[in-house]
Amino acid sequence: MPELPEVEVTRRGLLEQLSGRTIMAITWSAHRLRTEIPRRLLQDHIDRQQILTIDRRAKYLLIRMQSGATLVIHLGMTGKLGLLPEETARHKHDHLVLGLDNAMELRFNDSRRFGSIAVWPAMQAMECECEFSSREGIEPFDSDFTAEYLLRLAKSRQIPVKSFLMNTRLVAGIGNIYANEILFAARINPLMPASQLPAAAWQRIIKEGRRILQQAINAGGSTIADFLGASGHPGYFQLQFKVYGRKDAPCPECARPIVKTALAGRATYYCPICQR
DNA sequence: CAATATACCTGGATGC
DNA sequence: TGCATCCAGGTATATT
Repeated sequence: MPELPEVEVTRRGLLEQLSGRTIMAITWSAHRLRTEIPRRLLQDHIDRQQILTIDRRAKYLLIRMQSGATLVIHLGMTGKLGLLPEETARHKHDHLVLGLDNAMELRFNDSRRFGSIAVWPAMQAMECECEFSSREGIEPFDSDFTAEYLLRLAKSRQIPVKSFLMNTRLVAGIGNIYANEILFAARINPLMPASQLPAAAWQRIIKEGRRILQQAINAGGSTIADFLGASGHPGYFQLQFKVYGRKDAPCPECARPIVKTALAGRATYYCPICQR
């Protein structure tokens, strides 16, 4: 599902296609997403505006308008963005459609409606951005993402290290799949209390985490052309997972069976031999 | 404040 | 074949 790499690849694909385009019309569905669709704000601050650039923070896409307004999109669990010719038939669960000045449409499709759409008007750009960013954890590719930083953050927390990595207020962009994969690569048991990890373990999390996320971004980059999908259903690329979804399958390192357990209600996969 | 539980949703897989 | 049940996971909010 869309975690940091998928969102980043989406950003790059959209940036290439949308930079300089003007939004000519906006339509939406009658449903609410995780939050109500801000119809009035879309009309007042996004319609008829030119797209300048697109940024990413955590799993959010920040579509920057020439006017200084920002359109914020989160894909949730099942959200997909498609760039399609305007004559293409709409799909069920298309919740936001932005008509562009080149006869194409950007469509946000989200069957489970866990996604969200927000608008930051130019007038409140600063406060909206600050408030938003302060709620999100550190970016894994940020130079401040260091063992010292994580050690300090984890010092008082008894939560399992996997829950720590998935807590969006602590670390940005890592969801269930990559949390499982990163901890396997770092040879750390996902149940280990965060406060007990030594600096060397955090160092491995940083190194392997960046490597895996970057590898996934690269994998997505190679399929970027069809990522936005002529069908409107791009389907997320995925790495060959080493533990995720591989209950009872042999560990790639030691060949002993991968264990599946529930941690905070989330499917958790690990090798009890290799990860301690 | 920290940690856990739950709500929000649909579709696909599984069980009877 | 139909119907019920479970599971998937991101995030906000409520509860302990």
